[in-house]
Amino acid sequence: MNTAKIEFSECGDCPIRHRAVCSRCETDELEQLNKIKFYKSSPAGQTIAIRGEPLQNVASIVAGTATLTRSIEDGRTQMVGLLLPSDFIGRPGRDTLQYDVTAVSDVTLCCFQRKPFEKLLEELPHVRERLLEMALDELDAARDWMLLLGRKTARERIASLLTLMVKRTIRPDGEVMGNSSRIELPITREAMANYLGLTIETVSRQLTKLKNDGIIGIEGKRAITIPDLGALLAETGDDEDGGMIV
Amino acid sequence: MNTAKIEFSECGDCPIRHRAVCSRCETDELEQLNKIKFYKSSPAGQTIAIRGEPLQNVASIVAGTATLTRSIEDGRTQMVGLLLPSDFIGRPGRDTLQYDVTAVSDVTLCCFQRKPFEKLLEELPHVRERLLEMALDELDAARDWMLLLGRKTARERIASLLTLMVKRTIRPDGEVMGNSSRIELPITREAMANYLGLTIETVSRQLTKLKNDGIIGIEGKRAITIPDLGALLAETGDDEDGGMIV
DNA sequence: CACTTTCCTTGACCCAGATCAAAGGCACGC
DNA sequence: GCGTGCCTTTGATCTGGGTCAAGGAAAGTG
Repeated sequence: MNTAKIEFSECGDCPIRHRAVCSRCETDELEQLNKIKFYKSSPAGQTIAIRGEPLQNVASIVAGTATLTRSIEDGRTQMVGLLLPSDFIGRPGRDTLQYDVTAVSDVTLCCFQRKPFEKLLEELPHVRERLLEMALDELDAARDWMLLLGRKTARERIASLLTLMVKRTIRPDGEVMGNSSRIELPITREAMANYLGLTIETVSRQLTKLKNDGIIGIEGKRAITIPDLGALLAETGDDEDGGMIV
Repeated sequence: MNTAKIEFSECGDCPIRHRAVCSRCETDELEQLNKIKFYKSSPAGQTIAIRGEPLQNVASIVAGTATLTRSIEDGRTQMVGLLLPSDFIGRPGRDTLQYDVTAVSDVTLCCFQRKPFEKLLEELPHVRERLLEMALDELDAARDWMLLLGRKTARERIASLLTLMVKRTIRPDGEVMGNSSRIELPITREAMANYLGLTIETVSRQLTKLKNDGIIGIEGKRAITIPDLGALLAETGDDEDGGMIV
């Protein structure tokens, strides 16, 4: 499981070149970023940043999955964001993060020292622009999740999460063929529970129920097959039926 | 109840001059915005924008309170944001909103036509900068709320909301004196329930319990007194005890 | 190969908060 | 003063999902 192996070093070859903060950059801006970037890896399970602690670097996720979590002393934990390749860690103008960042799978980061990056930012309008766009997208996603956490049933939450996973086709090995698909869950039941505001027992039970109802198939611990995406969508509680039914 | 009355028209006199998107603007940038701005009022209860419908204008809230809500067809509704004076409605680069915006009290808006605003934005670095900062702040707030919705008990949710209200001192008539304070709730029980992911019955019951426990006092339907802010804070479930205890 | 360890599933039971139902203010118009 | 509505409170009951507890399966380890 060495997805975090770096097989490139030039921005031109970068797998997130067209989606990350640098996506709008022309060659000259890219060159400026390139000068101060450096790669860093974190093995699965490792803490990348701790809430409240001064943050030396900001970074884009190049490969792997990380989570943003917020928790209370008594152990209750809520995941507040799922970071996938191209997502950005850190915010300009503030030296601490409000959440803990943890690598779920092996993660490769494209890092910039925070101070130089902030300084450079003033000369890179396209990065600022993209940063705003990404922040607003994350805001929309966070708000969608608020509806899920506040109002959806356990079954709807699970269905929503699976739908999200399919949409993002979270791992390159998740294939979509016609109306059915297969996804590899990049996270444990515990992470799912923390994301959905449930317990792992409830997650497990609801997955089993969905399986018994023929909505999904379960292969081993991490793989899910979805014979009929429409049927899964109907379980999410969402009304949009948004155009993803191929 | 005519808080929405406009008694000014010059940016210099504007009550949100130093907090809204325009806060960083110097006189010349301000002048450019001033040329295309116009005021608009919405009476309490009125819908300001509907999810998915093309948005003509973007706007800053000058006075009053509005809510952002997301809902499912069967009636379940989740508030995903509370808009107070200086908050911004709309996002550059997209012509629809993902949520419904509703005036809770009478609201005064400082509007800009979307297209001209977006165009002007390119020449106003300070507005872009402030917009990013505000978006990131909202993102932090949304994520805090996710922890509340996913993991907090009803009592903790109520205490958290009241704490938030005190912090924002939502109405100018909310006074903070020493360690105690009094707030006027700008929203109905139903809105509170929608914000907290609860039912109005639970909201009502928990308020009564907090009153019986001496944590708060209830004056009529909309006013709450808090004899000891520390005691209320202790009920929120948060551990930060952040420096607001004067 | 037995022996952990980690993750997941399943069962039995319980409780916080939802639901259903009724009634108590309070403000309004007539 | 007397409805008529709206918002809120309170009570009784129900239930979805939490909690507690016991295995099971897969992978690593010595």
